[in-house]
Amino acid sequence: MKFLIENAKRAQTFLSSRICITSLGTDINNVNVVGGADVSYKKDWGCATAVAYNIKSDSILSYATYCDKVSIPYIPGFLAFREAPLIIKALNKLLNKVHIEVLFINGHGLAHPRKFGIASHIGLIFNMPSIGIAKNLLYGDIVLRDNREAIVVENTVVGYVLVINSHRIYVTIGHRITADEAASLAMRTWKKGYALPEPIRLADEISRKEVKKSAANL
DNA sequence: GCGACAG
DNA sequence: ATCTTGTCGC
Repeated sequence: MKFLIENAKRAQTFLSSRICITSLGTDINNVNVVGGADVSYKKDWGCATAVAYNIKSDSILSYATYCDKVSIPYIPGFLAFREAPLIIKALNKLLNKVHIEVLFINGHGLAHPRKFGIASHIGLIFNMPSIGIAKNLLYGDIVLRDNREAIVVENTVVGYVLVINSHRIYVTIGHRITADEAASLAMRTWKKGYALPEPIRLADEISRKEVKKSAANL
């Protein structure tokens, strides 16, 4: 089936109504395992990596990868249609081994033209709490609130801009979590000196090595 | 038409 | 995202 922008837009608009901006339920301080997912490429060959990171022991519990040829190009606002197929496969392999309490996705959640970025997309598919972690803003306004830079979409705070020295990241609600919880978890797993929180940084690092390994098969 | 534009 | 070695800056 061919990828059509108009169909993708309708799907996103419809699915965004299923997103929950509810509290994680458990106290942020009791979260132990956070997942992280990212994709790296070589031309049209992509490798997705899903990692399970233990906050308390500051170590990777497990990880899984999945590589395949991608046919849909990167189009701002439709990243999920390109990357989700790979992430879903890698995530299923990971979940077959370990349990994760919340998932970080490289990209946005509700800071999206139709409030359905890849973090919301993946979170909804797995019915799991998810958070979008991005290095650049795609959509939304930055507003100062209580001395913090909030990301606002349709008069709703969907996330926050987090800063550590020269690094800036955009953290937004994916699914089943609040903006404050998302920001707290991202900050809690973000080590000084790195551009991204550990779960995402590790997924990025592993997928980059993986794409080089599988590059020999091309 | 012009500018913006996750990875 | 990716192409890419050494090099300038915090």
